[in-house]
Amino acid sequence: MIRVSRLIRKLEIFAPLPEEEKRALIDASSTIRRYGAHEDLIQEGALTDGVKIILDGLACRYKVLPDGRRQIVAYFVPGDMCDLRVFLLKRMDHSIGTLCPVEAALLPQESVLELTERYPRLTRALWWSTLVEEAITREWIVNVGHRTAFERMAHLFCEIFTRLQSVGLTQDNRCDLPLTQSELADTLALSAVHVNRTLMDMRRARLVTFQGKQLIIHDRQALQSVAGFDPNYLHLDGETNRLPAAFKRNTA
Amino acid sequence: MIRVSRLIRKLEIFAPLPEEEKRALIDASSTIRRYGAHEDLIQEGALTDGVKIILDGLACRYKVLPDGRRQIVAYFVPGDMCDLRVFLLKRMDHSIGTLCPVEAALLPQESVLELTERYPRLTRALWWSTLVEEAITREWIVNVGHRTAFERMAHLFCEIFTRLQSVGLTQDNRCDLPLTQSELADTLALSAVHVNRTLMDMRRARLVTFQGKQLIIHDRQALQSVAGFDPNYLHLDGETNRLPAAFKRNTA
DNA sequence: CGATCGTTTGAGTTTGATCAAATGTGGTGG
DNA sequence: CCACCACATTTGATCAAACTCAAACGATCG
Repeated sequence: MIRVSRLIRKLEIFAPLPEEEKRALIDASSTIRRYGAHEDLIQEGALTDGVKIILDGLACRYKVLPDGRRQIVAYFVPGDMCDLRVFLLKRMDHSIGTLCPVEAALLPQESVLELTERYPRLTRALWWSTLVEEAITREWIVNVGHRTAFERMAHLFCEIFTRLQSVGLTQDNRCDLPLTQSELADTLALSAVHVNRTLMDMRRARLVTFQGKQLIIHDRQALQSVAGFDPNYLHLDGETNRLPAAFKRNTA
Repeated sequence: MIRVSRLIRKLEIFAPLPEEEKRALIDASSTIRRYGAHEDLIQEGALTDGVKIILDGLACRYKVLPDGRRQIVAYFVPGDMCDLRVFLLKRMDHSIGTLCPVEAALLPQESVLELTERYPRLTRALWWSTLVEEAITREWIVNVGHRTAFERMAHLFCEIFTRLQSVGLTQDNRCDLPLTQSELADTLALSAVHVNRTLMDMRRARLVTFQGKQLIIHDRQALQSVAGFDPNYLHLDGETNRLPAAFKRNTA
């Protein structure tokens, strides 16, 4: 299953996994499911039916406000798990939905429990991946709180491009990004109108073109610079050797 | 150590812990350390020297932007751990600092590793507590993104009061809250001036008085209502019985 | 008793929201 | 192939929330 290997590639950024554990993970996630665009994987208030690994397409976490406005609080790109954690929480405090047709591998709750019982190393890698997610969420607070519309959008584009690149889903300076302008608005806490104007500004500035579900970054250096983008928070540069030697050995 | 028991009380919201595990946690966290106001517990870029459990006082996670502005992205109240997770990440992508004098118990990295090796139930409780933290972070995105200054502040006050109440640190409708207006501004992504005006509005509206490091909530119902505050995301109502029976037994 | 820090007040500006309407665009069915 | 519909994008005009700058006032503390 080549596409589950995207998850594994990601987990191994943290630390190499033994063959056995990789195999176990692949075996456990053999059921594939397809979703349409704008379909919910899990709804607020619901119990989860297991963990899903995104193989293809784009999904998001979102919250809906009483007045109907929506805030997207995270994206899931291929190789991401959603939602590894809900099995510990009583009810979902938000929903997870697709943004385009999505293909996902299902990892039944029992399998997650078994895997995390048996393989502490794998568990730690999974835990690590949730920490990265959290770090991204924190950066989004900064983004929405302190950056202008222009910077904010630039920052989001930097993040998404970098994340897609790390799973091999970019070509040169472009990538598919199946979002509408109003979904961008729901992400950046802007109005759709303002997103439109800002996109045009970015085009005029020859930084970025976002059209036809394609994102083209004309000047990545400049884009990162106006965005104040520092990829550290994505933790994509490997964390190996963070654990003391004693802890690497045993753990069974 | 009565005050470490605040952490335990919190963890037992998730699921009761056997005496042995509680004892182990208490024993491991016997070293106490004191910090002054506005002192960093961990700085961005640093490696951690272990996990700290806040016993007394208030601390926060924060990020500093290139232009010097600061965004506080989380608060730690007594009974909270900071930072359980950093030992998995190479470097801190943010700092943790105190807001007033703080007393914290130190949990050395080796102890955390030992505890999590030996007690899967405890591990799950700790994991759960980090998930709650994450849920709070997501709600903050919504807060900063979609609510007006007035609602935003009301929401923050609801959250802090509820969290302090859950660890027994409120009296009736009031609690200590050692924050300045400009720290509130750094939290809510507002200017200090606007925070001031908004606080005065809230006083005039007879909802909340925040003066002299004390928060007094005059009308909690009304406050929650204007804030659109739904405490679900704090997961304070217990999650027991979320795990399948098979998983409750074993786990060794 | 200055000095420092926090709070309060005023005036003017900016960003981004809202409302409304026009223009594209892709898909469907006749 | 065209007419039509739904949906997304673009443009304009107006408005409100929150910011900035500047200054005064008030505490608290060595």
